[in-house]
Amino acid sequence: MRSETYSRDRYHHGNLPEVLINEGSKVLAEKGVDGFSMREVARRAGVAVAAPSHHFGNAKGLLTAIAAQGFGKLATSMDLAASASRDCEDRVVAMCQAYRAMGMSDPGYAAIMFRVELVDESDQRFQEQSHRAFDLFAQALKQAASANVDAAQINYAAQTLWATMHGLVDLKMIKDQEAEELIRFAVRTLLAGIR
Amino acid sequence: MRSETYSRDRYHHGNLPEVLINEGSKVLAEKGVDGFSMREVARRAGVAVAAPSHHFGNAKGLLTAIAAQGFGKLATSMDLAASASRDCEDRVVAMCQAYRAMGMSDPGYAAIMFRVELVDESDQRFQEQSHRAFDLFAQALKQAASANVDAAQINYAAQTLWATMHGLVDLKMIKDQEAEELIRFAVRTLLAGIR
DNA sequence: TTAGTATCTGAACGATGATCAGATTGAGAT
DNA sequence: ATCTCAATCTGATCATCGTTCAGATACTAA
Repeated sequence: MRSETYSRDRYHHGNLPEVLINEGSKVLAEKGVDGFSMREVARRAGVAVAAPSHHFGNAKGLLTAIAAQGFGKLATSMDLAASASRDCEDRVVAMCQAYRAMGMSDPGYAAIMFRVELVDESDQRFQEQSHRAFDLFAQALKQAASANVDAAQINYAAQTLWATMHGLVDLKMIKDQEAEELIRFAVRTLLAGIR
Repeated sequence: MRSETYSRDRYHHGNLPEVLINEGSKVLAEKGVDGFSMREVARRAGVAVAAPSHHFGNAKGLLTAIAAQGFGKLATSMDLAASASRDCEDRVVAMCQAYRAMGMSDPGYAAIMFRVELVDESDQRFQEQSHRAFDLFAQALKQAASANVDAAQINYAAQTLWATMHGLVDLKMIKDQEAEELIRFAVRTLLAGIR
């Protein structure tokens, strides 16, 4: 039994980037953003401290990769949640729940996904994944809105609700027992308001 | 001309805590949260590296003090903005504008006020000031809502709109040219939805 | 004036992110 | 099968960071 999380007999790791992202998200989940360090991630992956730099450039690069994968997970999760219901409003609510669930079940990803100052927002993969998640969200809202609501309003509504969910999760304003109620309130109120 | 920002001939600084908070917010404004360091703040204040610890315990303590003062500024700013108008909806919008303006004009404070993991939320002064700001906000929303809307709905609405503003600012979703429009959309939609 | 307390210094300690020359390995060309 | 080259990883180094602690300094109250 080696002390490293990942032991290996070969000089080359094989799939180091993937392992670094996974271990990085674990560190984030356990110690939070301020407890995160490249050295800790390297230790857990069983490689030298300088190894991660060759794949991600610097700490921000690794954090950005983690955040990008997080948005990918979020998009997939929202897609799945929405497909469980046929009612348009319910699907938007389900997506919001998926958004919130991300913060609960995957705290490692949630801890970094929206920390604007810690990720490289110009990173292509990051933009792809984050836009994918938001676009799914906006699309569902469009379907839930009345047909006579114009596109500009729909766009504003999508931005507003996305921001609302981010705020509720980021500020930890959603208590478990009233999560369903508060989220549905936000969705229903918005839809009623643009009707 | 000394190199320190604050030169002094006395051994005791006089009002070090206040200066540390001011210089700290400047560092945050210039270099962001990840560029912030206790040593840099101490350098600018012209004191030894260890001096800040005597007043704020550790880095989190100083950041918490900065955040608390930031919420105090926000509350004052919101109060001022709201008093400029007599229309209830306009006052809520004005408060939201003040919230946003905080992120533009005082980036040093805004950078830390909502970074939950970096401040000590149990700090008494922090709680006082942040609650003061939110309560002002909730009160204004209550006055803007119809009289027959029950208290629970008002409470939900206040939380929702507060979260929305936080999300819009934190995610930098408010473009300058459409700030007024987007904020008014969020306020009006919410008020219309709970009517 | 004196004693006591609050404030500040200066020098440590361990840990971190980043860098760079050099070692090791895998993959394609011959 | 061998060679060559690029990709990958190591190990050491550097400046910087937060925190701690004994001791120096200065304010305050008796």
